[in-house]
Amino acid sequence: MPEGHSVHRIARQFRANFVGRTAAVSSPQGRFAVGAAELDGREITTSDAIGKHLLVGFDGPTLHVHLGIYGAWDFAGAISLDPTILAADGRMGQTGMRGAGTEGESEDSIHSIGAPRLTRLRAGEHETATAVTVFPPDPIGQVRVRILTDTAVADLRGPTVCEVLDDRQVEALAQRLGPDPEAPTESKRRAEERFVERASRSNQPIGQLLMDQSVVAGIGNVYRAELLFRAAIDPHRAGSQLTDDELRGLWRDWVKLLRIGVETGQMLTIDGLRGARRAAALANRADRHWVYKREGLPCRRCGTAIALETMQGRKLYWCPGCQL
DNA sequence: AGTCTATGCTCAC
DNA sequence: TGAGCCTAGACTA
Repeated sequence: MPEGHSVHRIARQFRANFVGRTAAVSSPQGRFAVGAAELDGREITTSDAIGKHLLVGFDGPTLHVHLGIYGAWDFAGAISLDPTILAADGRMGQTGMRGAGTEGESEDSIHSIGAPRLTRLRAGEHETATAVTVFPPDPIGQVRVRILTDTAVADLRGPTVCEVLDDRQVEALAQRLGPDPEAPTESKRRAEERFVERASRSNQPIGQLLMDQSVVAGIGNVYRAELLFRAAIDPHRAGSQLTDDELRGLWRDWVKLLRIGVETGQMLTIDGLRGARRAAALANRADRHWVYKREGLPCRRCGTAIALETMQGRKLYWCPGCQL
């Protein structure tokens, strides 16, 4: 479900509603019973994301979570629905506040009504908020970890990684990850230099390098395809064959798209969509991107059929007409 | 109702 | 290289 932008939003949600509070930590599913016991009863002190990795500090030990392809967090209780945490484009109004006494509110009611008393928020690309009547609500599905405070609860399902790390291990993780412009420790200028340095001395194709989390942390299959199209760069060209300007251009476009993703909660990779086109893009994935999931369809820019191939076991979408 | 697929990574072989 | 994770939306019937 998530590329880097979603994980940063989840880290924000933990900062808003969990940091500074003491948590009861359990593993309703049982698979994380030992780890949960290590964290149980501690105060949550920090919440950060590096790339797609979430790091929640428990006053000593750190919970490390990677959602993989379909992991998800559910938040419930008196949780923040601040517009800087939730999307401000009206999605929430639709599914959202129904049942919370806001029927008939306009789409942007999220700004004016504030949080309902009790809310369940499903994080991810399609964030939805619904009212809950009981706190804490029963876990839904196979909940690996439940983090419960007096007022809020977070449930984790289906992660690829869920483990407790000490400071040394957190440091090792940060070391093996490439730069992330939204990570707290990252100097913006240094991040760009690290990316350019690393990519420019690799003979691997740039389409592969952008997915390599040690080259740049947080890019996934959608952003990879869209960034390369926007830059009109053939995914097969080696990093070492790209000019300095091309690499810096890719990095700066990533910084921009990531910021948009963190603020809106969606991967909007076509700039400047307004009105009906924007609504269509929000409704249909096929209308949202330049090349992602558009194989066989005519390129929006040149009309050439969008190509699909496998690169390192992942689907690569690109335009043979535009990307040279 | 059932089938397919997925924005990702880890581990076994 | 392929299975597992074991969710959930999109799609088919």
